[in-house]
Amino acid sequence: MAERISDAEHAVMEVLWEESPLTAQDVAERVPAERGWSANTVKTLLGRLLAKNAIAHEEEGRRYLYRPLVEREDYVAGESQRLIDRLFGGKLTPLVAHLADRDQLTAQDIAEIEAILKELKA
Amino acid sequence: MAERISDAEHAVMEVLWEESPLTAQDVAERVPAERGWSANTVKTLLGRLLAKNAIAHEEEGRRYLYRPLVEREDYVAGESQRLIDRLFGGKLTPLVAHLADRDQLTAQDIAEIEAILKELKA
DNA sequence: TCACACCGATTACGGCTGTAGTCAATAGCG
DNA sequence: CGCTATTGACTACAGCCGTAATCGGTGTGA
Repeated sequence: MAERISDAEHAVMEVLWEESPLTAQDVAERVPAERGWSANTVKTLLGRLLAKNAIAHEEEGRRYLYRPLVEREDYVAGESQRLIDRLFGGKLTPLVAHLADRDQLTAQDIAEIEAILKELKA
Repeated sequence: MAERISDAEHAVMEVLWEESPLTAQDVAERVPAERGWSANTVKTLLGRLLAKNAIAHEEEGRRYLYRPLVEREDYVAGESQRLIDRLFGGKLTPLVAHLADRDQLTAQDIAEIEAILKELKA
């Protein structure tokens, strides 16, 4: 069962979710430049993700092609749930209330969320 | 600036947010039993939180009384933002949409959120 | 007064993380 | 055919984390 994916590993996953399969070099090239990683660093992360069964690789000539095994959907769901459980007693409402308090919702956010909710009730 | 609070440290913070000031022993007693921590572990965590300036202590005779410096509100806001930035491009709407997709909103959740939003627009 | 209990401080230690260097095999270049 | 560039595997290493034992000071009940 997929172990926890660390922050740096997550950046690699994002690349593979965006496009796959890719070689290690491709991944290194696509990782956001802000990270400033060496190619070796990316390879290490790929290795760790393999060990965690979050990705798989297949041989392609003398290199490997990497592809995700974990779906982004699932990862995102897990992380969201973790946060909500940890900070909001498992309920989404307090999170929305919290953001509302903080004035972090624009009029458009509100409209969009209302639209989503309306859709749900339909 | 408050450094990052780890998961175990967070459990200690929750206790202090609930009630403070408390002695180390009080904290140890109130930490959720599931953690199964020894009193020493709690003291270590208190020490680390002190080093991170997340809490303060004042002498009270032989011992210290600990109180939070970081507000729960602020911590929660920071963690929420981190998640939303990392996974949802900084916007809340996709998070709500995501949870909606996963059928994780009850009718009551929807009603509550709508009420909050209505309040906001008022 | 004296062994003890209790407290905070210090030290421990294995595992995970971030970041990368080195090694061994090999596929081409010249 | 030998040298070099590439590629994955292995190794490194400091810092944080979870979890705790131990040390040193001291007020206290016997």
